[in-house]
Amino acid sequence: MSTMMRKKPTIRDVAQLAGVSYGTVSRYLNGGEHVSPDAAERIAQAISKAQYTPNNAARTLARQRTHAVALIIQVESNETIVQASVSAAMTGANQVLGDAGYQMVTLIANTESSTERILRLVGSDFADGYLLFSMSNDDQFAESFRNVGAPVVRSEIGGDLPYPAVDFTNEQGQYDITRYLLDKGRRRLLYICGPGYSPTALNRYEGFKRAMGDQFREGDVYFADSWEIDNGEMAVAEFESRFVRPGAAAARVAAGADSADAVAADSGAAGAGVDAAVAGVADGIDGVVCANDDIAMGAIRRLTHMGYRVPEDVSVTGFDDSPIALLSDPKLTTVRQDSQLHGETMARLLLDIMDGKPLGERHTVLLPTTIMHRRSA
Amino acid sequence: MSTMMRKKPTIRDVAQLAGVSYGTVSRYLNGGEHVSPDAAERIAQAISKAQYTPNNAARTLARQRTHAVALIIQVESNETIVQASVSAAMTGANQVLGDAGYQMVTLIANTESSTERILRLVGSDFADGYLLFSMSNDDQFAESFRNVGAPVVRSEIGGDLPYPAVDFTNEQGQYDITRYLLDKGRRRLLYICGPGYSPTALNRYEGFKRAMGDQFREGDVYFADSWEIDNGEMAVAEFESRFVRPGAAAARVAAGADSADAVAADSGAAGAGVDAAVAGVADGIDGVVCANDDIAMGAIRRLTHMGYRVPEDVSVTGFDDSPIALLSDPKLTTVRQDSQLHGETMARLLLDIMDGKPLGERHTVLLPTTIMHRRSA
DNA sequence: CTGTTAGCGCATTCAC
DNA sequence: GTGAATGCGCTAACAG
Repeated sequence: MSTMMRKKPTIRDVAQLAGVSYGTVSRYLNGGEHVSPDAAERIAQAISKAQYTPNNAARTLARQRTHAVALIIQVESNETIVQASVSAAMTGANQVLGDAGYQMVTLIANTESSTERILRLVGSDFADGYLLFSMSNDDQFAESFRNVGAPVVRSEIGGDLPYPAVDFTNEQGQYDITRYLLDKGRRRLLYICGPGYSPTALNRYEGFKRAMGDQFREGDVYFADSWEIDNGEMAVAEFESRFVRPGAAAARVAAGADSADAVAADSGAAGAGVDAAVAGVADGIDGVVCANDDIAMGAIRRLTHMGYRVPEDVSVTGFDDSPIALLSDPKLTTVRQDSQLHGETMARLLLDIMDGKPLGERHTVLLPTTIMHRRSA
Repeated sequence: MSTMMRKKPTIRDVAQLAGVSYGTVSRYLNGGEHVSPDAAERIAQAISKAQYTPNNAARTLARQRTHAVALIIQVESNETIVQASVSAAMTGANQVLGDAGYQMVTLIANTESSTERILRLVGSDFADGYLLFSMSNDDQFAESFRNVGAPVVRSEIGGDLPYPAVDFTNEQGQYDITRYLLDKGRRRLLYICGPGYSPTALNRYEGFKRAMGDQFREGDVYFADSWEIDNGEMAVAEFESRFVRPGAAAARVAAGADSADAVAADSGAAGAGVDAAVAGVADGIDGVVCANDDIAMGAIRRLTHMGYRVPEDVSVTGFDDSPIALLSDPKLTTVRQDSQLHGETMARLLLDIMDGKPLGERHTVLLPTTIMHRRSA
């Protein structure tokens, strides 16, 4: 049979078939300049006849460029590898990288061994540039990139590595939505802060504090140890006794800010099933600002279970505008960040650096965030 | 400065520094057999002194093996690139591939150009094996792998490509959960079928039909055109007039199956807010079987909005046991599939094939599914 | 145990 | 325009 396991054809086979030297074939392959139409034609036929495809390794070895960019995702082993935001960023990066002629390949570092393997790979000229998505503040990892020849762009500012990075205005976003709650008449807010290892969590926390100004009470902050939904539930549970009395907040807002104490109707939460557990104090918490959507989702669930109505009794806000923001009931008022743009911007920055465009060290770009007004606040 | 942009050191530089020939260094690098402790020591020092790291391209060129496996995700351009199930599968595959000494790299084909680029790459001995996650039935894509030397394993059976594949017992899973509803006394079920381009959707549909047997009514099937949440809402909306009267189903079940017509209490849905739109017929639909969790989520939402109580009036089931199954209210009774195991199994199968283990053509393995009993049904 | 040598498949000078 | 030669960095087979 002719479909026997014959070896893969090389550029020489093609040359022989076309009756030219393999140097000419190579030229044909790379732009086709300086090759006669006649020869080109014969080479084309030979290529398709031989089913020739150039070998990747040989190419990158010869030209000393991989034409590839690696997107590295670093997560703790137990976490979901690819969150929605990262997925969106990948889409964006893949697009602009592809348009620029680069192949994006993504690598996952979620265990010690995989991390080690990837680090070794990075040292071996695996790609022409690197996009680093490390969700944690594990600078050891990023640190390992210091002596890599190829440029690196990070997805998060913070830590004190000198890499260019693209991130969102986390501080400002959290500030904005907190102010929004305050302006709407909410008086006392619980802040559920993201995990301490995350620079992002810290930035958002700063935004909250700034918005609260004098009214900031450290006691009204819950420090979560992950970004996951349970933290929202746990936080609300822990602060259970400190929430406003159901109905009080709504009435307060309706009646104007200062008459809060006077009004304390216990009605309103009728069908929803307020049980005995709900005590509530008149000057209690009437708003929960969460460091991300998942946590907010958990907070809403718990509040609802406890008999509070969201947002009538207690407002809740998220952060990220992830897909689940639309899944909660009521839908989440949250801070939107365009993750696809995040990926695009990172890729563009990386391309610029690879092209040798000058930029100061510690170059960072901050992408804007906007409030998505929905039902929960 | 010594940190000037000097060229990357090669194996020869190391050899020179260690005072040995570079053949010896190569041996040291690959296992260290047949190299004296003395030389080894000097080489080790030279390597760390020169900050030497072997070049990837040169290695794969010389050994004619990449030691990499590419996981290719093919999605329509507008879809979320990495769904939760794929993310989990990636985790599994990455683990076993890594343990076997392979680097997993994932490639995304979501546009025509990226697909084309990847196909070209695949033809260039980019990896030693391929894991193909194509959510659609686009066999053209898979077809392109026919003449690839390296082995391929697909994530989905169906189509008529001769590739080994790993999938779940979709048919049986849908059968099981449908029977479960029937056995619980539900009389008339609406089936919301996944998009027609998906073999998985078809398999599940078959399971539903088999479970229904004589009771199957083609008119009680809604054909969604994507896997997304809106389809659940749309389906329920379209069948609005054909649902059971609120309260009827619960009473029916409680009173025993055959007295259904006699009982038709209109109560029960009190606080939930049954509005005028809810007519309901006594022998109406009292269960909704959905082809996936997202759709089920939409169905529940719509039903709730229409004033039905889930599961008292209408039961709803999902499929996949994705993370959002826990986010719905009530939590979703669904069919669980272990996506991480999916990835692991695919990777193991691929490794076996790469190792030359014999297996018949069209080799496929089906992973089990189990029912997750939660609140919605 | 170690040095030498011949490729791996291709890009890229050079002469012609 | 085209062919021949050299090298990319490394592995592997071979003598010694």
